[in-house]
Amino acid sequence: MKNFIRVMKALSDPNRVTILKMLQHRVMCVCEIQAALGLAQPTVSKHLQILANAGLVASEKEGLWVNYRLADGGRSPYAATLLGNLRHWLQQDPEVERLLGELPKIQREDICKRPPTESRLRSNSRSPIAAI
Amino acid sequence: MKNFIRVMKALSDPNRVTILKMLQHRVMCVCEIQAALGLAQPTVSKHLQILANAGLVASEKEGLWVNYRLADGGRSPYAATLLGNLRHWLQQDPEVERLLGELPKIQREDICKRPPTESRLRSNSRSPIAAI
DNA sequence: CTTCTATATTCCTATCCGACAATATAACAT
DNA sequence: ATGTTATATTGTCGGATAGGAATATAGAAG
Repeated sequence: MKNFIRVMKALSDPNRVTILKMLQHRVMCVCEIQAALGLAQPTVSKHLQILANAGLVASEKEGLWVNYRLADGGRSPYAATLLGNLRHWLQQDPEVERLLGELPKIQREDICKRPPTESRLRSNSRSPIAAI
Repeated sequence: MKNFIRVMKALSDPNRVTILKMLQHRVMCVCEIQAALGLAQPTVSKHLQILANAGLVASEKEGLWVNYRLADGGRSPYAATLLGNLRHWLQQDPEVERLLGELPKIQREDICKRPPTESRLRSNSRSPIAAI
């Protein structure tokens, strides 16, 4: 029961579900998800932790950033089934459609990697919505 | 998205999921569910309202009491699919198994209907001023 | 080493949720 | 009408949860 509730709770937040819908199309790092959702970075990290804890996403480190992808479902049959259902669910949702359309424009090279030549000492680049 | 989240939130509480597991076996009134779960009556009513709002259960009045049953799924495709999954899910859960075993012993005639000939003034905690 | 950057963790706050007591409503009985 | 019973609603309280600022950690680069 506890594992089932964990999966349901993880799926009870629109931002977390939107993350899963985006991960259906490609692997994303934290800063890309942050840019897509317009949330603070710690908030995104916490959402990803909840999704990982439910067996819905997995992650691998690649140098300085962490790639998140949909889990294969081996850890939780509930997660596996729901991830399958989510493949066709919410395809018509306006917000999801909008985000998926902008997904190609969201690339970690444009968001995270800032050239060290720029003077960004004062304005700590916590850009709310990185000009999509 | 909103409907999907409503269903997920409704399924995010162990007591509500347990109600659904019991309703897989038979129709139940509020006082029977209350006796099975050991919760206060208003708590059970609120849980049932949340389940009904998500399209997971439906109810019909039968005289003084209200019969709750699993919804047919016509109101929400998410609810329909999850109700189908819940048919085989959590069948091995200890608490669910225990409750299903005691389900035959829980009958509304033994729980709700109290003969008015019995003097239950002292034990009736519902109306404090009734005894005065 | 030091510096910088992407991510995680630690607070803290506002809001939500589950629990119950008290009360209100609905339906049946007398 | 009054009384009784099953359920719904309201009010309140403590614990959970989403959000962000500040800070800590990890890894890459100079």
